[in-house]
Amino acid sequence: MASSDAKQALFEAIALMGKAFASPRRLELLDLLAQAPRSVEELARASGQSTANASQHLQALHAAGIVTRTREGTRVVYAMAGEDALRLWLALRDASVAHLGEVERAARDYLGDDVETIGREDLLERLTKGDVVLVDVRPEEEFAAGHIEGARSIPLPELERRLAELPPDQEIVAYCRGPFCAYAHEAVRRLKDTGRKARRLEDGWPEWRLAGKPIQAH
Amino acid sequence: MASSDAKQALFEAIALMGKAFASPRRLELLDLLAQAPRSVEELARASGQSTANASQHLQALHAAGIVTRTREGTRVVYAMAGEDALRLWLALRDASVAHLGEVERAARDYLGDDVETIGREDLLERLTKGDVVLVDVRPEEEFAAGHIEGARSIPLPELERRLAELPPDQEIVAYCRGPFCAYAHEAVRRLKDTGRKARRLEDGWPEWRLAGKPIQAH
DNA sequence: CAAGCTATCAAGCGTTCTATTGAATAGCAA
DNA sequence: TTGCTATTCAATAGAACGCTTGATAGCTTG
Repeated sequence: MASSDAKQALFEAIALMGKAFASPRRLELLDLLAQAPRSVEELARASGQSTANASQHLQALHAAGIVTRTREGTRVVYAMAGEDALRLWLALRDASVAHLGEVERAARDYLGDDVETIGREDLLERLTKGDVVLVDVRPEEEFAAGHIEGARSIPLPELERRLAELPPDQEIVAYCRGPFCAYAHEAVRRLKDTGRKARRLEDGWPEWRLAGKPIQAH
Repeated sequence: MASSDAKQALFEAIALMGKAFASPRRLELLDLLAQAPRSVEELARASGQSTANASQHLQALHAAGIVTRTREGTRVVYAMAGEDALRLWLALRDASVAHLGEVERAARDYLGDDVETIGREDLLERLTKGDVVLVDVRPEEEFAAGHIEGARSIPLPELERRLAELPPDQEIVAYCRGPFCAYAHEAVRRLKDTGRKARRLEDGWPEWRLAGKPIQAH
């Protein structure tokens, strides 16, 4: 029957998008792109895979319409295709956390002991009052591509060296890529070791941006 | 490095959920479950695949936490796991429509000429005013499992035979499983052939329910 | 236009996924 | 118990996928 063929085609087309989310390596690339656009080589290096392999995965993501590609001189820069794509990735991630115990177990193994958090609304309120210091502990390029308004950039590896920049008597809030990024956890632990009051934002930059909170772009 | 192993595990766990959405056959089952819970055999028949095959796919969906299973005597009834799962499925479907031209092409082939639509808000308003007749053209079991408040059930194959039930001078709105379900399109075309004023709801039952509009459940 | 990067292509190989088949199991009814 | 039905399990063959390797194409710079 012709109509059933057409219906099949419809589901096949939708499955193309599902397949895009079906490989861990691809998801890792996507997670990086949720922070900032990057070239193939940067992505390959950051995710520890070969350039050719990363290129293949990126093409798969591109074919599914999840990422865009732009030639910039000799490099090709990939980026999230838009808010829809970002929203979908976060929804998938959150759903898998909610439904699959393994995700939480893997996360706990990875993140270590949990640290105190602060929600988006609370943080925003305290930022406007000015009684909290907000630190972006992601790599500098990601900060440069966009960050929470009022944050200062101190990549995690530089934290100890630049402790003097942080007022010792004010509370510090650290944030990074998202709830499963270890940077903020680690930053808070180290800050507490120096006797400061510190918490981490409960999620990260992409969630903040999607929530429509004040940002500093580009 | 241990931390990178743990991070891999995290992405692998999330990819489990992605894989669940990576097969057309599975998506077809999911689409049916978005309307109403069903037994393995019913699902297999409705989607035109063997029972064993459907069972395998349903187990995969269950392992990903997208559907629930309940034993009912000799049968096993599967159902959507919750609003989260439904929301994720609809989000994936809509994203693939937005990003992949093929989906739209496949849809057009399947649905035929487009017919006039009415939005959720408009329909609700006119329903309360009482100047429109709402018809659910899905199979009867799906209507029985839940439907829009105030709708009457006339499955598409019975439409001609039961035309007398519909007032000839009032506008008729037909709805079915969703924007890619052909029933409502076809119903509107047939109603117009009889000289009536008819439109279709722009999407379907699951979208209505998720939007929190008035429903009649079970 | 040649050299040097970056990214993609093409082929190959091992692994995983899918659908089919036939056998096994669980609940129900006589 | 013995059938009967609905579902799952197990084994298998074929297709699709994922990663690697080496070659190719595009762009920039000297």
